[in-house]
Formats: sequence, C-alpha cells, structure tokens
Amino acid sequence: MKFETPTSTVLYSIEETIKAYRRLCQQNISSIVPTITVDQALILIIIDREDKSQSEIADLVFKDYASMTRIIKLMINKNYLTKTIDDADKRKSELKITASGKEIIEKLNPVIKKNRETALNSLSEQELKQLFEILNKITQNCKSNSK
Amino acid sequence: MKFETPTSTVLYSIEETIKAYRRLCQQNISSIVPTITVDQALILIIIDREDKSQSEIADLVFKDYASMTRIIKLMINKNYLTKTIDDADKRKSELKITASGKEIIEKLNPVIKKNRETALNSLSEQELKQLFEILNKITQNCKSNSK
DNA sequence: TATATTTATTTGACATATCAAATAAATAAT
DNA sequence: ATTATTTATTTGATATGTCAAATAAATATA
Repeated sequence: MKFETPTSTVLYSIEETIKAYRRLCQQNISSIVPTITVDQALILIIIDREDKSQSEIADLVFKDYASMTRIIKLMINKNYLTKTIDDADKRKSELKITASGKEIIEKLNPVIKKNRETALNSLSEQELKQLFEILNKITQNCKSNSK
Repeated sequence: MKFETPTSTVLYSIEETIKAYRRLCQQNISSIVPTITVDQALILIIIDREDKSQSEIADLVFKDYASMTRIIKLMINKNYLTKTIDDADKRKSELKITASGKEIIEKLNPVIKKNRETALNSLSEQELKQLFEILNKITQNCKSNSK
C-alpha cells in the first residue's frame, strides 16, 4: 500500500469485486429468466417479503427514488407487479407481486442462493465477519463525511 | 448469517459501501471541479500516468469499451483530452491530456487523497490487507464461474 | 381555516452499464 | 495476393444512477 496509484487501492478492489459479482449474477439469472435484470430481481424479492412503500424499498436497496420509479415502471410493463394508490395516504403507492411475478421468484430463488454460494465459496465464517465489519467501518466513514 | 435475506448478505454490504464511497467522492470532487464526474476524474488520472490505448484503459478501470467510448467523447468535448489515431496501428487511438486537463488533475490530486483517507480512516494496515485478500477471493470465485 | 412546510413520487437532463451488431484496420491462413 | 479471422473502436437500444425541479397530498403553524 505504499505507492498509492488509483489502481492499487482497496476501494478500487471493491469496485472490481462488485462488478465481477454482478456479472456472475446477471449471467445465471438470464439463463433462467432472460427478461429480468439483477436489480429487478432483487427488488421483486424485497417487495414480496416486505410490505413497504416505494421509497422505503428504495432505501432498503440503496436506490435513488428516481431510479426506483423507473424500475417499477418497467416491472409493471413486464407484468411482474401491480401498483395502486394507498388509500390511507394517497401520496404513497402499493406494490403487489402478480402471479407471474411469483413464478419468477420461485424460479430465481435457487439461482440467487447459488450465486451467493459461488461468490463466497471457501470463505470462512470468520472472514465473512471481518469483511462485514471492515466494510461497515468504511461505509460509516463515508457517510459521516458526506451528508 | 443464518437467515439469508437479500439485505443481510455481505454482497449487499459491498454495494452499500461502494455507493457511500462514490457519493463522498463526487461531493468533494464537485466542490473543487464542478464539471467532472468521479469516473472521468479517475480516467483522466490514469491516462495521464499510463500511455495506453482506450481499451487498455478500459480494462484498467473495469469499464466496458462502449462506456469508455462515450466517456472519452464527453471529456474531449469538455477539452480535458485530445484523441488522435495511432499511426502505428490505425485502429487504436492516442489519448493525451490537454493543458486544462492537467490543471484539473493538479486540483483534484489532494481531494482524491483526502477522499481515500476519509474512507479508510481508522482502519489498520492489517484490516486493509484482510479486506484486500477477502475481496480478491470473492472476485476470483465470481470470475472463474462466469467467464 | 388559510398558509406554510414536509413527504412521496415523478419527470427531465445527463452520465454510465451492458449487450449485440457494425466498422475498419491488422494479422493469419489459404 | 486473396480470403478469413482477430482486434480496437463505435453505435444502437435499453437499464440504471444522480441531481434538480415539479406535483400532489399530508401535516404543521399562524
């Protein structure tokens, strides 16, 4: 870590890792459900498990609200989701998985499990814990200094 | 790590970290050079240090060649860069930093240094090494299983 | 109650990611 | 030398990221 060229930093490695992981995921997901993206798959699963509004989901998956609006729109067009106005608070939207959305989730579950196993193969529990903690420190450092 | 909901995995944490870091970087970079993006700044610095072709640079910064074409074009429009055809191999392009590009690099260097320090604040050398190694394992796992 | 402020979502503009197909030049094979 | 293949880059189409501004509904305040 002596010669800090841009390509020798840990943060550069984080980018590399996340890109490699996303590529792996997209390839395996596409082989089962060719029409869905990694982001859409994650969001679909979250909506299925958590009964939350659009912006709450966005916060959960670290998406901008603008991005969320568009991703949701695409998923509605593909008939994975329905969206209705929340009666109690008409600003909010209610998102529900359609039958074909459910089917897709069922198909994807094993793929997603396998992707994680592939990526984390041969990592010990201790390594995972360390990784988790170190990443958390970095995240906190960044957040407390940005906004 | 027992209940593997999508939001409890390490890979999810990696996404969180990289987004927090990119936000920190963009904010600090914008405060000094409002017209440049994080990606453009990194690419500018790499081009300045390494005399490589467009696709070699792309490989270095994990960018798709298509993205690189567009990023380069934007940077040329902003007069950070010039691009000429390589005489020895007319398929290749030669990228050179302009005077104003150089100025920007000078301005950015301390910001980039500070961003890294902020993000990695209070992390020991050992933690950095661990992080680096664990990320590398994950990257290799993903790459060997995707292509 | 009327007005001001906050909250949830959307839209516009621009930057980047990704895949597939197209170009054009260089190199290999016939 | 001609043809086939490979390599470097570009273009098109679509998805997502990010910021700022706009809407519309809910809540707070005067």
